[in-house]
Amino acid sequence: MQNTPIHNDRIVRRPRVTISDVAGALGLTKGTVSRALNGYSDISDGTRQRVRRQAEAMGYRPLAQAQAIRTGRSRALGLVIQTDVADNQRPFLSEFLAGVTSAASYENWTLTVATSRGGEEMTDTLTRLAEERKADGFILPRTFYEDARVDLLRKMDVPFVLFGRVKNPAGCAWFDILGEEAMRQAVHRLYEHGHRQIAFVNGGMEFTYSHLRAEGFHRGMAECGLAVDPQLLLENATTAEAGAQASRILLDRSNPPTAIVFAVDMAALGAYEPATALGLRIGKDLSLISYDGVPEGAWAQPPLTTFKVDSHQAGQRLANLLIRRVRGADPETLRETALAELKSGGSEGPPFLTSAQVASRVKTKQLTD
Amino acid sequence: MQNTPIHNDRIVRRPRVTISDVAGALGLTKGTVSRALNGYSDISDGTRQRVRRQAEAMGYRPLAQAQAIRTGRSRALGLVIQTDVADNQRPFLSEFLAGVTSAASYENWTLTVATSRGGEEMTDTLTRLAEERKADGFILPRTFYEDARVDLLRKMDVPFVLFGRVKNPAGCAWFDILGEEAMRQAVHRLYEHGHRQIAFVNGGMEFTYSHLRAEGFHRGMAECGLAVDPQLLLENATTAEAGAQASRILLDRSNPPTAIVFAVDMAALGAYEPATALGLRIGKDLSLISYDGVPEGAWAQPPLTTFKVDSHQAGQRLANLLIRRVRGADPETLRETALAELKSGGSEGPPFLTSAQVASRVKTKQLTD
DNA sequence: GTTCTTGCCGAAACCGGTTTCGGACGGAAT
DNA sequence: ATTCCGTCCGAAACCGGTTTCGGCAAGAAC
Repeated sequence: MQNTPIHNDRIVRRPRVTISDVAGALGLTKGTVSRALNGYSDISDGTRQRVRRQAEAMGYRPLAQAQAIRTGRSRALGLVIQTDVADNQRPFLSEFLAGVTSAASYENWTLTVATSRGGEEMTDTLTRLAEERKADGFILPRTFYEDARVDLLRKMDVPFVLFGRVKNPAGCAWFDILGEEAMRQAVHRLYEHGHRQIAFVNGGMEFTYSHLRAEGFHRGMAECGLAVDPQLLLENATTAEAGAQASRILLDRSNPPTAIVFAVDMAALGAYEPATALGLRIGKDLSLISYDGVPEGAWAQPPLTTFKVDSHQAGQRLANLLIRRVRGADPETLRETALAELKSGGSEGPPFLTSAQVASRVKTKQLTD
Repeated sequence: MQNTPIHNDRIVRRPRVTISDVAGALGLTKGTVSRALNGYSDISDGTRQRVRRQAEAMGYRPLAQAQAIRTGRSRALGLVIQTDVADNQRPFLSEFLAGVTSAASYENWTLTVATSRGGEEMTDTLTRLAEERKADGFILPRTFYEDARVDLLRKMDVPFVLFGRVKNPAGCAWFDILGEEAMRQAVHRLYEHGHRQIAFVNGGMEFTYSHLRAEGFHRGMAECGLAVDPQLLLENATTAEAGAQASRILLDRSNPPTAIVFAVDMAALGAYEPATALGLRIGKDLSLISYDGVPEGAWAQPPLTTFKVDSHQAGQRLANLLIRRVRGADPETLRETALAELKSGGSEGPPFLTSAQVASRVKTKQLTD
C-alpha cells in the first residue's frame, strides 16, 4: 500500500508564470529578478527595465502567499464585522465593501472578511487572522469609546485603522465623518426654522460617535444661544423601538420639544408612529433631523431629513490609509475626516405649534384614548 | 551604501510557533510532524497522538500560505460581489457574510471578498483571485440564467458554488431557495382570499430566479384553475420606480388586477404610491404579495406581505458546500434547496372591490385629477 | 601598473510548510 | 540462521518567492 493522505483531495490547476520562468527567459537568476522588481539599489536601470518589460509581457504576477512566508506580509486587509451590535451599518455594508475593495485592488491588495459576535470571539478572530497572516492589518468599523480591539492590536503590534475615533487616540490612524458637525448644523437649521425647544436623542454611550454627536449638539445650542434642557436629552436609542420609546417620553414632558435631533436614523424612524398616534404631523407639528442616511428613511412619510454618510468613500479612504500604515507610515499622519451631507426629506420645517400647544394636544389625545 | 529596497517597510511581528518548533520539542523531523497532522498512513497511532497533543499544547497553527505554495490551496473562499446589479441583496449582505464566515471559520477557512462591476471586470477579478490563490473557489451570488462567471470558472477548472441556479446545470453545485414554490403559494393564498384577477410582476429575465418564479406563478394559477391573462404579466421590475411604473400600467388595464404578485420586494414597494394616488387601499382594494423580506417592507403602511429569505442560512450552506467542493466532492452531489418563509404583513387580504370596481375607481380618479 | 572602489549580478540560504524516497528495525516465514 | 516483508520514521527535495553574501569586472586613485 502506498503512502497516501486520508483526504487525497483532487488538485487541478493550470500552470502559472513563476519568477523562475521570467528569470529563465532573460538568462538571469530568480534572485536578480526579484530584486529588480522590488526596487533594490544594486540592480542597473537597464536590467530593471528589461525585467519589468519581460514580466509584464509574460503576465507574471507574484504569488502573495509565497512572498508572505518570507516577508510576513500578504497584501491583504482584514475586516471583522461585528454581528452583535444592534447597528445601522448593515445597509451600508455593500457600498462600504465596494469602497474598500476597489481601493485595495488598485494597489493589488485583497480583503479578508470575518464576522464576530464581539468580546472574546472578537479577540480570537483578530488573533487568528493576524497569526495566520490572513491579514496584514485591520479596518475596525464602529469604534467604541474604549475599544478592546485597539488595545489588543496595539499590544500585538498589528497595524490597524479606525472607522471612527476613540478615547485615547495615541498611535491610532483613522478615517471618520464629523458627526458632531452634522449635529451642530442640525441645531442651527432647526433654530433658523424657528424652533426653540429642541430635544436630542443620542445613541449608545459606549460608542465614540455618541460622545462626539452630543458635543456637536451642545455646541450648536450654545451658538444659537439656546439653553439645553436636561429633560430633553435622552440616550441609548439605536433602534426604532428605542426611538419610539424616547419620543413618547419627550412628548409627555410638560415642555415637549417642537423638534428632535436624533443621532441615529433608525431611532428617528421610531418617532413616526407615536407622533402620529398623538396627532402630531411629522415635519409640521414635530420636526425631526437625524443622521446616517439609511434607505428606510426615504420610505417614511414624510421622508426623513438626515445627514447622509458616504460609505463608499469611507471604505476607499480606510483601505488607502491601512495600506500606508502597513507599509510603515506613522499613524499620527494617517488621520482623515469628511463631512456628512444633508439630505432634506420633509421631516423638518417651521413649527406649526408651540411647545405648549404640543403639550395640550398630547394631553387631550391621551385623555380621549 | 548597503543594498536596500526603496520601500524599506517596517516589519514587526511577534514570533509564531512553527512546525519545526513542534518537531524539535518532540525530537522528530518536521516532515514527520506534517504527515502526522495530515493523516498520512505511514505514521503510527502513538506518534500521531503525541504530535497532535504537542501541537495543541504549543498552540501551533499551520500557516495557510506556506501550505498553499506546495498544495495550491490556502483554505480561503472567494466571494465577488456585483456592484452593478440593481439588486436587493444589499440588506442581506451582512447576514449572508455572517453565515459564510461562521461556517468557514468552523473549518478554519477564511473569506476573501472582492467587488466588481461585472462584465470584463468580473472576469479579471475572478482570474486574479484564482491565479494569486487568494481563493480556492468561489461563491457566486445572484446567478444569471446564462452566467459568464460559470463559463469562466468551468474553463479554468476552478471550484465554485452558485447561490441560485443556471440554465445549464452541468457540473454545477448550488444552494438555492425555491422562489417558484413561494410564488405558487402566493397565488394559492390570494385565490383562497377570493382573488381571481391576479397579476404577476417579474424581475429581470437575465436572472435565473425570474424564470423560476414565473414558472411557479403559472403553476399556481393552473392549480387554482385560473387562466393567466397575458395583459397582467410584466417583467423587469427590480426597483421601486419600475414597480410603480408596472403598477400604473396594470391598474390602467380594462380588467385591472385585484391582487399583484411581485417577484421582488423593492418592486412591490413601488406599488404603494400609485395605488394610494388612485384611491386604492393596499391590502383591501389591492392586495400585494412579494418575495425577499427586505427591511424596508416592514416600514411600509401596511407592512408588505412577503416570503422572507434566510440569508444567514444560505451563507452557511454555501460555505459548507464550497469547502466540500474544493476538497474534491462531485458537484452533482452538492445541491441543496430551502424554502422561503411567509411573513404576513397586511398588504394582502380578501378583495374589497371587484376588478370592474377597481377599473371604474381608477377611471374617475384620473378624470378628476 | 597595482590597488581600491564601486556597480552589478550569481549563488545559495532561507521562509514554513508538503511530499517523495529510502533505509532501519522488528517480526514472521523459510 | 537467513530471508522477506511491513511498519515507521529521517533525510532531502521541493514549492515560489526574498534576502544575504561574495565575487567579478570596470573605472578611479595612487
